[in-house]
Amino acid sequence: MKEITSQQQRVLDCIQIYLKKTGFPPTRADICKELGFKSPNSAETHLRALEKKGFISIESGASRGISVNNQDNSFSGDEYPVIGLVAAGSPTLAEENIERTINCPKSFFESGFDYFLKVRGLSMKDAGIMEDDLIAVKKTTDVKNGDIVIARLDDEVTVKFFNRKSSNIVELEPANEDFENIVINLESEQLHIEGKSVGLLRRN
Amino acid sequence: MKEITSQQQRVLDCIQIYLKKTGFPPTRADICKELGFKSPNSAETHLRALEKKGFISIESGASRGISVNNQDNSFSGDEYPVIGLVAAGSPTLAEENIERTINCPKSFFESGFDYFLKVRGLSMKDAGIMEDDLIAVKKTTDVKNGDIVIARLDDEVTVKFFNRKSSNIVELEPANEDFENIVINLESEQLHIEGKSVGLLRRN
DNA sequence: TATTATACTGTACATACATTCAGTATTTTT
DNA sequence: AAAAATACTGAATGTATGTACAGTATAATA
Repeated sequence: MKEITSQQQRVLDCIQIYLKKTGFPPTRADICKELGFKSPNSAETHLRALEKKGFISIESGASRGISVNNQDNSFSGDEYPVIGLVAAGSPTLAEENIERTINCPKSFFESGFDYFLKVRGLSMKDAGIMEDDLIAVKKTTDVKNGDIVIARLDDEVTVKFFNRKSSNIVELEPANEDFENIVINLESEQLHIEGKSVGLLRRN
Repeated sequence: MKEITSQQQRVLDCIQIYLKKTGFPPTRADICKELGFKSPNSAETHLRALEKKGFISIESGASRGISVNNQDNSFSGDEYPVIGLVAAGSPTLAEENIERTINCPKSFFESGFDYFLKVRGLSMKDAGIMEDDLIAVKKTTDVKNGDIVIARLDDEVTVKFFNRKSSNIVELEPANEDFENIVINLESEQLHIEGKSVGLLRRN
């Protein structure tokens, strides 16, 4: 598979977005409309280049006869956003924080989940959560002691073990002896539970 | 969603098979050819019936403008076996070792993979690999120093860091100070590399 | 320096395709 | 008993669409 140019990538993306939206591939004219080309031949030449480089196949003569040579023919699940652990705690699902999306079956993590959180730091390393791991997060405030929770304290988002000591005291416990427990008095401090971890994904 | 007739089901199946095979929907003529109809109107009327009943959508005027209204899109990935870390080292992919399968997109782990391996023990805990984690394994013998490999020594299957010391000496290194390096002299001992880790999946 | 790849606009045309109309026949619903 | 749905054949038509040809221009190779 040879190198793809940025314009060819745009065309390839366009095809896949169109496919996802409509269920069938675009025509040359559709691509032009989508990307602002004024001649169907613009799309045509890009398609031929993509074909030559092996990214797509074109069935000669057939209308919309484009198929993407993606070994991944499973546009099966749904797109889940990957969110960075943002220190400046704007709402966690704000668009500007979405790094990319991952296509993943809905039922992949047992209780369902809402997004992936990209881990920063090693504060949970003894729980097997390493830097750049993706935690599958289920949005909920219903958490039990021992759950790994995504919590927001002031404007800081953090991943820790949840431990309610009393009705007013909650401890957020790291899994790394180099880090300290965070003790929160709910009367004087605000604690937002964004959700809890229901799984983990690591890609080498 | 109303009841579907057997002929309409045949047409619906035909559309999905065609889609899977070619990547784009069939024309009326394609359906006729596939199912033995002699008039494109046979396909047309079935399509309109399927549309009316909600099974498909038809984009008016667009060629091949058929999309299947499939809310249950969970079975389009592939089934990957989950294999236990068997001490009695029969061939790793033997059927009796398959605990279950997981439906997962092919390209979920970047370089592709062949099966999931269920981890036993904590010998790789400092690499973030915990008990019962599922390692995505790519079958290959092409491993580099520092790769996490699945190796078979005699009849024992183990997961460790790979480190070739010299042409004859390989070290398998755990990521846990409670465990010892395994030093193998290839002249006197047999080492089988089953594959290497390309990712990890953990489900709480 | 010549050549190939990239990146377009613009026109033109044959055909691939959706779609309508006209029939025939059987079964199901009202 | 009438109306509507199912299940087809067969022919006709307009347009949606792939694709070739003719240009222009820039960047990357050889």
